[in-house]
Amino acid sequence: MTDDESEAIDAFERLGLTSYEAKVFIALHRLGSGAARDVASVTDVPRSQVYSVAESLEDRGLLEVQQSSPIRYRPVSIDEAEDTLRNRFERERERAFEFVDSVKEESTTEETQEDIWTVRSRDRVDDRVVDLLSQADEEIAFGTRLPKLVTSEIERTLEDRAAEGLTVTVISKNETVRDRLGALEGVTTAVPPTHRDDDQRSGRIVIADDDNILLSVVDDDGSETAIWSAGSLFASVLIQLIEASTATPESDAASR
Amino acid sequence: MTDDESEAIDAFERLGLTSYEAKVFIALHRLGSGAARDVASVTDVPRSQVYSVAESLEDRGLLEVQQSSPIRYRPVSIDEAEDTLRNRFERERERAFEFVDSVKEESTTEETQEDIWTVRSRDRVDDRVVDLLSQADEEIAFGTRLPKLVTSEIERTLEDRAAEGLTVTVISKNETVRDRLGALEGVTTAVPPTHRDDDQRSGRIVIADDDNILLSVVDDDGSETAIWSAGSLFASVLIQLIEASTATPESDAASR
DNA sequence: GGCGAGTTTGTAGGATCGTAACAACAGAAT
DNA sequence: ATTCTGTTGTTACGATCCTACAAACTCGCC
Repeated sequence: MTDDESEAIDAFERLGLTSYEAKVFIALHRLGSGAARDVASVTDVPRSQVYSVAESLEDRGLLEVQQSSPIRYRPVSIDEAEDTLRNRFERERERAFEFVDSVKEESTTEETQEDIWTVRSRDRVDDRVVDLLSQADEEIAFGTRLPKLVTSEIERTLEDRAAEGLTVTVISKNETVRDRLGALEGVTTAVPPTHRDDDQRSGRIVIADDDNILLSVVDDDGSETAIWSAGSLFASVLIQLIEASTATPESDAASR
Repeated sequence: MTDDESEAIDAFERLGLTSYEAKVFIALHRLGSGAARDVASVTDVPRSQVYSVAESLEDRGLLEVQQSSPIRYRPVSIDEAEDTLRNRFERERERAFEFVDSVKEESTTEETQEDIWTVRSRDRVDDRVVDLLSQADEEIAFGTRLPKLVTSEIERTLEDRAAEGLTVTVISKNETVRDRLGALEGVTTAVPPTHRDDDQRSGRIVIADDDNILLSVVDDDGSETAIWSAGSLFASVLIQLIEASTATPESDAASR
């Protein structure tokens, strides 16, 4: 069995099939169609198991059964199988979240949150960043040294918010970042005071209004961890801290 | 626990979560946020299990962890959770079918198929009907007495094919069906020769060109089973059989 | 009988479920 | 300071369920 095939089987398993089901389905697409013995001969699925496995695949709408002797099986087309699985997924998703939505706590408004939350992994930090940017009412500050931390979705959100009249400032030591985001209508860029040239760590800072903040660090191995707080006193304190620490003598002098 | 909640948990399980994961996720949306003990108090998940379950939910991107004592958990928004699950699904789907596509048997052309296949369940018969209609090159005959067997997708497909210049004929004893499909541009309707007024069985007939056919029957309990054959000699024989049997004395007389 | 097709039953392994014990810690009572 | 008490977080373990896998068994046919 090739690596590709193993990966495909794993993927099918994560889609809810058993490994036998995945193997039989793949085998039938290899063969076009076939009887139980044909399927068993090209897979490590015991022939006696093919019957029940095929039956469950029929229930899922992934193959069709020819009632004859011997029983022959025929997979549905790839497009049809994909549609069937997708429809099933969407149906389950809707049913699951419909209930969650009906019971979710409404009253816990963000402004009563006084906590700092942690988010691990790039993707979810991205999501959280977009979330914070979208929640801002007046002012946004976005900072990162790493161009790869500026996803197209973040870029689009920044552009949208600027278009809505918010004050959007991008701060970066990195020229690529400044050029890319500075090109957006209504976005102003700035270079941070370089009072720590030797700073190894990198990550991002998002400040939305005066009370929402996200800070992340990228680890040596490339993983990203962020802390964030929305509408909390804690956030305000952090923001003031950052603003104070970036108010270096140089920038003070420059501002006079 | 309400029925709705059980169903939602089942749905989450079919989406790949364990029942504990589903319960904790739902509970945290109820609570807004909370510690392990809070979650345990509103579910039947043991407190000692909440920690590991929450960890796996964090890995899935469905909740965030506040590192403090006690550890507090916060679910991501419903929209974000849905997006996360959908992205995961699409990723797996792509990986799975990419491989299937790469190994699928190309040479088995439909016209060498000599078999009759069976399809169970309304939905999949619908799919197969649309499939046959789409494959036709010249001529389509569609017949059913039951209006509910005419889905909007079938209606749309008939309209499209007629627009492409195919000869599309709809045969039905039922006036609703004739009116509805006859209203489509390029679709002609007909009443079948009623030589069997006492016929209890119902279902549908699809004939595409002279060699693709689908026949279905609706059972007493409302379930539908279809046999179909594409590009086979068998199909041609069946089609001739049907055409012969519908050529009643009356219609013969009328045609003279 | 010999053979292949299809059904049925049984077993081993793994993951989840559910319970319980445990150490670490904080606050209250002594 | 010491003890007591309640909570938190970790870990271990048996019960249960499902999948994977194997082996019997029935049936029809040559």
